[in-house]
Amino acid sequence: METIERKPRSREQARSGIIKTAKAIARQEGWQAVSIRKIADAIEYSAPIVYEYFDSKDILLDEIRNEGFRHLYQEYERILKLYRDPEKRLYEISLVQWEFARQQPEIYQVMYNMDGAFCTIPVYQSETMQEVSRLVREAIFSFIPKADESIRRLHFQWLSVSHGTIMLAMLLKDEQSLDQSEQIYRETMRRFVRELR
Amino acid sequence: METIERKPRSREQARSGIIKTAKAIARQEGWQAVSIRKIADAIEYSAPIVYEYFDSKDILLDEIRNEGFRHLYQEYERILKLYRDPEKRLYEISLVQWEFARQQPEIYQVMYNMDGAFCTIPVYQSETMQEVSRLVREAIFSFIPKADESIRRLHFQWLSVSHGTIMLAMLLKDEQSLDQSEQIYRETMRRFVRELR
DNA sequence: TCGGGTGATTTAACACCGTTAACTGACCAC
DNA sequence: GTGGTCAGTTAACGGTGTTAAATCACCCGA
Repeated sequence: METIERKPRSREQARSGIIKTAKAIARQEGWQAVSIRKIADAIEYSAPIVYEYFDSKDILLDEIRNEGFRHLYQEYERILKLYRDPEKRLYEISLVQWEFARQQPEIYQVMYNMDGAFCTIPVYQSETMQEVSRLVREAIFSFIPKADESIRRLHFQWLSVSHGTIMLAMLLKDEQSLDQSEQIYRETMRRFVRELR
Repeated sequence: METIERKPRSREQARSGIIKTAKAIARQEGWQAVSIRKIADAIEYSAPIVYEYFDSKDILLDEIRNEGFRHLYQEYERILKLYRDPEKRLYEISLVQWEFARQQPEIYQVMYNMDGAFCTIPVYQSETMQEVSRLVREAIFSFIPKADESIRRLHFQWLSVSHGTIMLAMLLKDEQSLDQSEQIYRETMRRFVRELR
């Protein structure tokens, strides 16, 4: 009878083991090197077992992507609780995104289909991404209470600048050190939030 | 004896045919669908023939990428000849980049490894990309004659904002129409160049 | 104890991929 | 005719995502 209780748990362990392994391979060898068979080898199973937990590689990538957005959501929420000043809020949220991209680049890559990571499921269909967007829009609204359309535009601009800088920093990291890029990023985002006033 | 003259020409034709076919497939089915065999079928040759012209798929992609940067270079040069006002120059250059991304998305995608396009050759090692960067930096310098390091930073910022917005517009094009995004892009770039004063 | 069923896991296969080696066949010079 | 060169082919290798079929251990009723 204990099997009934142990099975679901070990099933959850296997599932998270697959995700963990995929991320580990991606971190070390890049997303292009991540294959179902390689994951299966690492968790000491045969390839079809992976399909017991994820219907396709695409769905596995989507899951990791959503994990990333959930993480971002929690961090953003933390910031919003911590600070009341809207300018400070938006700036700190920006810094969180930088830190996240820097510390877990493989997740950030799959979130935005960068660096060989490619998930065919459209990112904007992700519920978690929508929720993150909503949170940031609220933060902007508490700054400048304008109509929805204006907030949408500002959010689009914020994400363009933030993600654009992060993406370019990752692309050129061998030419321009990440510390240098971070300096520019902080300056850029500081200016962005300042100009919202 | 005419073979000596015809061969190189038809060779050049075959070469450009491969590039043309690769772009056509990418445009219709996405870069993920571009395979050597599919290209070979389209030009009615067998797969190994492609390797007579390109040592690897990576090098083929790199070639298309460089073609894109050369095109951008010529367009930028045209703008620089056309206008003398530095602010106008930089703004028009930005618009050219938007137009290019919009009209030849498959080339833009491979230039920045977006949307399933993946070329392992680092983009910053491309001579043509460096030249485009140099040109834009000159345009910025003619605007604000500062030290090299400052110009580098400004160029990095310009590319972050410009490419960041373009990339996000392409990513969300089913959610937010490209016309809407273009409006925001123009406004963003206009503000960027204005703030350089 | 036997047989049957069940569920987890594996092997085998399919159709594709990039890439390379070996082969074919046509032409041209001697 | 024979040898050589060159364009182009087929065949193969090891890899990919994915699925169907086979295996194998286990438990349960007869």
